[in-house]
Amino acid sequence: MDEHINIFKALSDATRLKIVWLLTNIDEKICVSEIVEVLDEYQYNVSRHLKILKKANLVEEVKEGKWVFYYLTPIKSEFRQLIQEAIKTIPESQMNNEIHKCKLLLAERPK
Amino acid sequence: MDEHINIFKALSDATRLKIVWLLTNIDEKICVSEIVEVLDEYQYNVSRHLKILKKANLVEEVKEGKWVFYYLTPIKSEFRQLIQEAIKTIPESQMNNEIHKCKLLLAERPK
DNA sequence: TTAACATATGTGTTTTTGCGCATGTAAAAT
DNA sequence: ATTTTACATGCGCAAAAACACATATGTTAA
Repeated sequence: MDEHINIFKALSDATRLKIVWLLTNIDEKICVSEIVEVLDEYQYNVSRHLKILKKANLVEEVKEGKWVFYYLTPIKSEFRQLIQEAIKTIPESQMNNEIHKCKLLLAERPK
Repeated sequence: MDEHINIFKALSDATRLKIVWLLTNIDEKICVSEIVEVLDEYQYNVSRHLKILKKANLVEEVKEGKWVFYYLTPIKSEFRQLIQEAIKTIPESQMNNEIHKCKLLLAERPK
């Protein structure tokens, strides 16, 4: 049961829910500094929240040069699947323009 | 977004998740003292956890004589629907026999 | 090699959460 | 009328969580 509780706990914070929501809605890996910019949060807080999400097995990371990119852990359980779908139903309007800012940002990414 | 966070927060505690899980799996209203017996928790803790679940709009109550029966709030949103389904996937084996105890208890209920 | 950038983490502080105890209220039983 | 049963809640405390600040590590750029 603890796995499930850890997932719920991980999602019960605004910053973390926003991160997971972002990753669910854009279909790309994003790096820490991009999350920082989009969410307008301190870098150290974003890093810590990512650590909690990682511990809950919701995200994974891959290092590329000086960046660390985060992405949703591939779904293995029905539970995770349903949780992801639930998060996907949260409307963009409730996210304070985060996704819009994120799309602008991603568009500016050098190819 | 706060509604969603409140739901996740409500579900990120073992006692509360067990209560919701119980209500999801037995298809009946149950009163506080029954939850107390099944979960082997103090009455004041169960009451408090129920209050949190109520605040998150996950459960509702109906008073009958000296008993207060709790039941799952009828589902209105897709989000809630998916969360409920997710909870339903949590196997009984992870619930430390709670549902078994509960079924025995309910069977003993006078008609 | 030094500077700048990207990320992580140690430390102290404040806020939130959960618990135990005691107590309050209302209905039912005696 | 008093006691018992069922449930709720105020209070104080301890543990956990979130935050801000400073700093450490590694990587690329100058």
